[in-house]
Amino acid sequence: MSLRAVLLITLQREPGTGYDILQRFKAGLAHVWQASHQQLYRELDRMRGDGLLACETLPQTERPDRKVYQLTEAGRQALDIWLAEPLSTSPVRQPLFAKFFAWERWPEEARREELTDFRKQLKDRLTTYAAIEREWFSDPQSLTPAQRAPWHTLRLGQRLTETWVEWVEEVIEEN
Amino acid sequence: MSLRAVLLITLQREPGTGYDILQRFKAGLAHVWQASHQQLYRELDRMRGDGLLACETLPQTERPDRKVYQLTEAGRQALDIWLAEPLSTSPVRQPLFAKFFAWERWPEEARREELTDFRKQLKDRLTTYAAIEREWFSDPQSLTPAQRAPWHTLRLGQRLTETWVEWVEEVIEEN
DNA sequence: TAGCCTTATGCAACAAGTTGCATTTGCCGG
DNA sequence: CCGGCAAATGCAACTTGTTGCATAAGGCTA
Repeated sequence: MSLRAVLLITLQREPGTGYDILQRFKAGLAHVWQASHQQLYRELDRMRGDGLLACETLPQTERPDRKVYQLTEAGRQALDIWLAEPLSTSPVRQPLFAKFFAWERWPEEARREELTDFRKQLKDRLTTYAAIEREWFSDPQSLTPAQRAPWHTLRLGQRLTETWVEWVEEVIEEN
Repeated sequence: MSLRAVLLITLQREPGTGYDILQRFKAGLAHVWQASHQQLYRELDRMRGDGLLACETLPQTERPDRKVYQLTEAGRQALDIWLAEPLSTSPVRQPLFAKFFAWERWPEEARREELTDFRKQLKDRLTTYAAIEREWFSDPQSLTPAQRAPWHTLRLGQRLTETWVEWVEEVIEEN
């Protein structure tokens, strides 16, 4: 249900096509939401069907048409409703932790490889975050509250990832 | 796909019924995996159908029968295969972060309430973790490596939650 | 003593997410 | 000049997860 809300928010900030949104998810929203293009296209179409979005088809010569979506009044209302009600807590799912509960059966070589590889993924994520911060929040002091809020989310993403890195390095060292 | 693996691991540690597993999820595995009873019963039945689990039905007087599951040889093999292959990264989904990207439309009162409520949930989680630690890992020094591994996961869960708490308190204070 | 919680299981319908495949053109590199 | 990638969309089948409901007995509490 939240994918819908995330789409309402991104399109409220700026109208765009499914493809546009995909790029935003990959770039500035990497720490907020990720979804496949199929999910986006299908959900956008449903939301149009439900009257939350209006769609303008821009024909392009020699390329598939661009379908630019933007919020309708009903879409804005749906967004306000979603914002006003508290989120339900999402269930915990940590498959990596599960492997730790089968420590004896987890082959040492696979273990080392997986953990060092995981550490690399975390480091890459930190690099991505740093790039986003440089591009969008180069001067945190001069941000308005509305700009400062997204910056907070990025900061938390960084801190959480740093915590993960510290932990995984301790575990690697100990084994 | 990981639910299966998590079930293989918990049942490998100790055979049990769907209900047993649900209790373990609520207690000692709260930071690892959560699932509804329907998911468990359905998945256990499928795994039996696939030959990964054997099931012994213990009739009880005046109560529904208990179905005790345990791994078959095929189940142990499936577990080893899963352990050996690296996990695929799971997509990021942070609906709370999304709200921060609609800061202006997020009513101040709802915002305050949601954030303080969230903070309370985090604190509760820390309490749960502390209880698990007392019960299962009261003396970390004397743990074998296989016992120490699950303890590591708990420690990370605690540190991540602490990071969340610090962050949410900063945000509350700033607004 | 009526009503809810716990034990213990399950079906059915639906919503959400994944995987595999398909289209069309232009551009860029080897 | 051939192959793959980027732009831009989509269908169909499948797996996972959620929601609502159902059963049936005993124990606890107001």
